[in-house]
Amino acid sequence: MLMRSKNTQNNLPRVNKRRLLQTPRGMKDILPEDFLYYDYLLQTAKKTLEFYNFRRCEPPILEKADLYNKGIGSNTDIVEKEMYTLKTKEEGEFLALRPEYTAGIVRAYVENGMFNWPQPVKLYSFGPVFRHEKPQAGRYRQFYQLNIESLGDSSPALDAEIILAAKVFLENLGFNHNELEISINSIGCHKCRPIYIRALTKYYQQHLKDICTDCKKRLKTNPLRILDCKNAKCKNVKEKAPNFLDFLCDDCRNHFKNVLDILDSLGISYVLDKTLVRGLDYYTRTVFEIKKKDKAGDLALAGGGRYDYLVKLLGGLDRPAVGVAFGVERIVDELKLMKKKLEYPKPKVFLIQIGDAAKKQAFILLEKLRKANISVESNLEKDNIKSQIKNADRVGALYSLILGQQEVLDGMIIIKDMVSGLQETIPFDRIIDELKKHLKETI
RNA sequence: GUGGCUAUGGUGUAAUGGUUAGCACGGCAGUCUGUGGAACUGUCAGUGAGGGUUCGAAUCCCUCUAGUCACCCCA
Repeated sequence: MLMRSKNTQNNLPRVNKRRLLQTPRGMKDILPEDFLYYDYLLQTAKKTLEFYNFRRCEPPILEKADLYNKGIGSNTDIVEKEMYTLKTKEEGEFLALRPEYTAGIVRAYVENGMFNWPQPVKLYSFGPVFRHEKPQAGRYRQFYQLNIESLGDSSPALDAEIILAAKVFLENLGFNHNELEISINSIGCHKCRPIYIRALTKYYQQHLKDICTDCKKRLKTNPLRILDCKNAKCKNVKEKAPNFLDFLCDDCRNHFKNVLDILDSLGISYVLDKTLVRGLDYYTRTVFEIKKKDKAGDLALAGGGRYDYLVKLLGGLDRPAVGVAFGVERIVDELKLMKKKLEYPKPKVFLIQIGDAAKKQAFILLEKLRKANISVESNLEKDNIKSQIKNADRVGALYSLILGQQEVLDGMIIIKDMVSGLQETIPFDRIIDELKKHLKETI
């Protein structure tokens, strides 16, 4: 006899099973209920962005690791610490799970000769990206991004268009325009940025004793990032730090001014944020974030900017570009908090069968109904009427069809109104007409 | 990567270091081979994993795992 006690030596399989039946850290299942939100987001993106003439383009999840090393910058955290790289069976081949979309999109732009298409090339993407970070709420190692890019043109109009499209998309999802805040800044170009960084570094070196250890580190590795330090200790120093806007070259200043002018004329409000810099090396000129304002602290829903050197850096022609990425999980969480109700469609009709003869007919009838575009569900594995009718109730069917021994013999079928409980017996071959009639009445 | 907090069936929870880990929801089945939302009965399923202290551990200690919060970073 088998002992149920935990003390039997037979507990090895149980242990292995536990380990096996667990997602890797930071990974999660998207359950049917959650997928409604992902789907809603993608549908809304499709509707909004295609109306603005963006076209969907999906690069592969795996790319050569060097694409990101070069594109994002090999000394960024994303590449240095967070990228999933893997060696394949091919000698010397290193691939990476994409940590973001832009590098892959730029590769696709060059590889497919999109620089010969009418410029700009406007693309959007939706899918999972991977970063090996310590997970937190709304922050996973596999997470989804919605990505929008406009490649091949340096006009400030395109910066503005990306920001506009991003904002309209969020509003179409259900965000209220006055709870969204756009912060914007310019981080210059190859000409003016080095000058600014020199000024910034010099300034901070004079205040070394007043800044946190992280900032001391940043001063060496990535001075720009010093500006978004949240440590209270650095607050004073930071406030008096030189402002990038005073160091922009004429071209960059004009470009930035133009972007802001267009936003103004569109009536899009924004906040100039001189501390806004971004963590990826490829950004130039305009950088921005779209946040949801919250008493407890703002939540960045999207971030983006211009990257005028990336195409060339990766070996293409000298083509400027601008783009934005949305954090899908964060948006999904917000939609849930906003009590946005989403549901799968319910079957209108439930077919109940009792007995072998009825079961045989039931298969045929189900497909007949579906071909007539009537959504129908059934429990062909069950035999008694009670549990089937219970199920009909649970799935929310408006009508049940009851097909038993007697009905099969008589060539009849019972149609039951699940709300009123009323039922009538009708000839079997009139089902579709009768159902359509009834369903029409309920709509 | 650094630090804090947490961990009991699928879900929500109970158990001064001391019986067989209790309850609710849920799933399945039955009461009930011809009628649902109810009731009752049965049943499924748990101390995250490993080690230690102890006569005895869900409870105390250590390690790991996972979650969560802050930092780092970022969407």
